[in-house]
Amino acid sequence: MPGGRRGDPGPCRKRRRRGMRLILRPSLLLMLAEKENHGYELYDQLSAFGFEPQQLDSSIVYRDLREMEELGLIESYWDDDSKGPKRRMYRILDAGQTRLKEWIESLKSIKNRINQLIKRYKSN
Amino acid sequence: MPGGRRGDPGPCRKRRRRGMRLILRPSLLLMLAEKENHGYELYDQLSAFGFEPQQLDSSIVYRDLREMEELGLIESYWDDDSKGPKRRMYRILDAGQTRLKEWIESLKSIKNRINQLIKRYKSN
DNA sequence: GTCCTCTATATGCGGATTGTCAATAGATGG
DNA sequence: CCATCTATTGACAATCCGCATATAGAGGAC
Repeated sequence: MPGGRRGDPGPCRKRRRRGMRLILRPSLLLMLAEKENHGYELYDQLSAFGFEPQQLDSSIVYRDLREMEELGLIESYWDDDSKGPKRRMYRILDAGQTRLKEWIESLKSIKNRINQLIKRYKSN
Repeated sequence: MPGGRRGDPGPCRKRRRRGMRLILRPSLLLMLAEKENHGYELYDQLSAFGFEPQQLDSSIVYRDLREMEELGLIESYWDDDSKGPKRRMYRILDAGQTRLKEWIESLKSIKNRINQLIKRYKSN
């Protein structure tokens, strides 16, 4: 199976989504701000943010986590006590909290711009 | 000067902005729904949608217009009556009106997702 | 035991999209 | 005729995303 998960692989291709990371990264960071976690479960819980597994490959999640680690926003360690394969657990760092705040502010401004656009559209 | 416009060229690099296309294309299409226009002026008027010239290269605008034309959303013709260099005027087509409506709906759902995220962030 | 499935992470490829910058060219003003 | 403003286009590099694939431990079926 591709990077995706359980369920029939089927011939349904994932559509290419533009600018997903705009919401994806803040979502991941927010989840890590709430509690430390590993990639597989974070991927699972992304549905709470409107990401359906069928339209998001898990490899993107793992890659983003590694990238955020390189940026010093989060750090990781191996959890060997858990069952099954080892898990790479992530926890947020101070720099991550700061960045999360910035991203939220940025999203607010995007939201406002979208609102303006919708308003202007409605007024024909 | 690069794709940018008037004002000192200066050594100030444009900052990389992510996911701006998400709003850019609907903005352009909405402006064309209001009145036919050419790229240079559309670029100018993007400030009304929160795009500052310093953070958006005009070449992106031209490229998006060509792309929307290839998709059959808009059409173009040369305006030779105007002063200065010839202008490629764009007008929206029916398919463009339809697509604009879809894009607006899509933006609404993105807005909702952003709202959810912000709400979850606030509740610590 | 052997096979299959589920959990869990990682990496490489290739095409699509994006950002930056340079080139072109007519018009205008000194 | 030289600099500047208007207006558009193309080239190149970097990034992004979907897909395929590799690895590997644990548990159940038989």
